[in-house]
Amino acid sequence: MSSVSIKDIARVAKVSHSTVSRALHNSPLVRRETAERIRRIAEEMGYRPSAVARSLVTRKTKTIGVVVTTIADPFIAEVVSGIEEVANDHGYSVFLANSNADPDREIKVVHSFHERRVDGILVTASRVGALYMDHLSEMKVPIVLINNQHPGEFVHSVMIDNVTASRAATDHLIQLGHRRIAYIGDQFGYQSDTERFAGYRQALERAGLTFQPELVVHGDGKPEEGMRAMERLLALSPPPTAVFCYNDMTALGALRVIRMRGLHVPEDISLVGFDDLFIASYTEPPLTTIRQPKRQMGRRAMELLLQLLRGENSQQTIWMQGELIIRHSTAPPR
Amino acid sequence: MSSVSIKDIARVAKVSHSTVSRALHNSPLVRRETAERIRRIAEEMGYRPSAVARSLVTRKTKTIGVVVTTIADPFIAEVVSGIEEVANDHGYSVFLANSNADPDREIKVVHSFHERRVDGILVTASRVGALYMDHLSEMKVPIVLINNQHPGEFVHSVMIDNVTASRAATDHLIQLGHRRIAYIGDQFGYQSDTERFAGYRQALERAGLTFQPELVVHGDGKPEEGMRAMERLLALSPPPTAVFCYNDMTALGALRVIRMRGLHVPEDISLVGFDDLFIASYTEPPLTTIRQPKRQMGRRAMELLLQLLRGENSQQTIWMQGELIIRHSTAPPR
DNA sequence: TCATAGGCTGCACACGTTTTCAAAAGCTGG
DNA sequence: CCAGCTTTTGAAAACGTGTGCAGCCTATGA
Repeated sequence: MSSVSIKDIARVAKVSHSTVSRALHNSPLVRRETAERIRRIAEEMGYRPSAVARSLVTRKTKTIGVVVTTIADPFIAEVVSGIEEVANDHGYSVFLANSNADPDREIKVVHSFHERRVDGILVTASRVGALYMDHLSEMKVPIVLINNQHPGEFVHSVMIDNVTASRAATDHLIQLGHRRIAYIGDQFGYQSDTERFAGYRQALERAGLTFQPELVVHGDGKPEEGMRAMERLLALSPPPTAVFCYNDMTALGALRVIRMRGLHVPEDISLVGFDDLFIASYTEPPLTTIRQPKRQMGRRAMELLLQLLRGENSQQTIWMQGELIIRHSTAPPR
Repeated sequence: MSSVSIKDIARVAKVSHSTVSRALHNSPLVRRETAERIRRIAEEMGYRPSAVARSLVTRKTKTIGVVVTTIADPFIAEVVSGIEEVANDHGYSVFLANSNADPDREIKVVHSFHERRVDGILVTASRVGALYMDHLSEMKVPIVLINNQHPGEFVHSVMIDNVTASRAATDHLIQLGHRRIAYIGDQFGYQSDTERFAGYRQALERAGLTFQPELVVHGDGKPEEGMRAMERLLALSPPPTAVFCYNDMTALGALRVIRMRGLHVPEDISLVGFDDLFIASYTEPPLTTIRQPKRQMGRRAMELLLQLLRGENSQQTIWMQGELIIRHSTAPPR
């Protein structure tokens, strides 16, 4: 190891380690020349202060914990990228932990963050279990949730306005002239699914279209189930002329089975996604979707956390708006 | 804050804090009943040991630093996911930092890791600057590189065998009967590009095909430049009947312009990618590509690092093999 | 009953900082 | 030349944990 400490510097500079500490902090308490001399020596000796020793006395680690279901999810990765950006800009380092949506692991993660004495926590998991939540709040540290279920139970979070966005997506289809519009949801019971479904229904109602339960099927947010769901829709007679999908991944699956059936998007069926993942603009045809400001959401969440860390009490939840991105997977029905 | 310490427990248990420390470590030095009593009290008081205090005395933080260009890159995210998995299983927490390939930021990151006294470092950046490297090795901590340039200058790394894999990809095209096979590379000068190009040339040579410089163009590993590159290839007369792309992202761009020209994959042009990103199986047609065992590479890298942390000196670089995944973007030429 | 060994426990120091408090040194004005 | 003030420095405690060492207690055997 052999890392040099403040005392080592003190020894060669022939001052006390207190003076060294002050010199390195540009404290006005130490004579200018001495300070410069000390700083020079520190530089020469390749000194790097120990954050761990500092943390012990200041009781701040300048560290935050980020828990995600899996960083391999492109949506989450983008959010985390935004988080990390502003965290780093403010001198915070981020601990990353995957929970894999496994309750045991979630608890392990929270404990590890607790023991590491992180200053704050950011959570972007699709749902947080009640138990998990208890462990979280037990550690008296600011917590900010991103797109989480049951935000009300937590104090702070940044959320996408699912209802408005899905209404916009559905409206778009209605305005193109579609009347038989299906919805492929996420697993039943998930809050974001419920909200997106609500937006879909609202749009239908406002347009005077009667809601038809047969046009609503559920996937699990991944392409495979999106395929299954789409197959069920295509088995209907007549099949829908447009489909609004819970997310882009689901749309990807839907798109594939539509093509496998020899049908065309958007000529035979219009398709709308949600998220605007990178791939959405590279599908064939490029996918009309709702853009979530992913990186921005990460940034805002971290900024909110910073406010809390500064002791400022700020708004409870920040609402972000999705944006309808019209590409080429939607067109008027035949 | 009000977090309870070992001394608080000692007070209520009416023992010294040393005894508490030993009891919590299941040390045989403390009487069984006392130990149990202490552990019960600790439990009741909601005690969580402070990793920072412990680190200070043990001089180990059980922490590793992972530096990536950007976690938003799906390839990298998958690798990191593997890293985090085994790190967590072994009680290590991971600090994640994006360098954005910005030299200043790279240096900042390394300094921050140094100050945090991470036990080891994992780097998965496309290239590490020389300067950056100096800073890295300055801190006398085990470092493992993943798919990095100039691995020779570092001691330990895990690498994909680019040459063999690209040769396999190109062979596949040759065996289908293609004779006019193009290569769209990454930015010129990158080692991975050089290696993949080498594999391509080797395959050509072994098949007795003469190498034609006009069939080699460069992108930047992203779809946009892949499009430009493909346009240049389509301007050739005759254009190639098959294209091997540096990576899937590039292939994505190529695929798009091929379609925009009214041509079809694989009927008019065969296309091969590299990486096997998730999207590769959801393009139209699904993309033939070389699978890199991304998560596995992350796991192996972390395992290697763990060995080094245990003081075992192990092999210098671990070579991983890519796997040719044949989907539907390749077929015999017309 | 006493010496002794072995099982438990506490004392004290260390880790590398920050920070309070006291004291030394330097300066000013009379 | 000295009182009193300001500037600069050092000593010491604290943060929470781990651990070597000394010493206490108890049981055992003579």
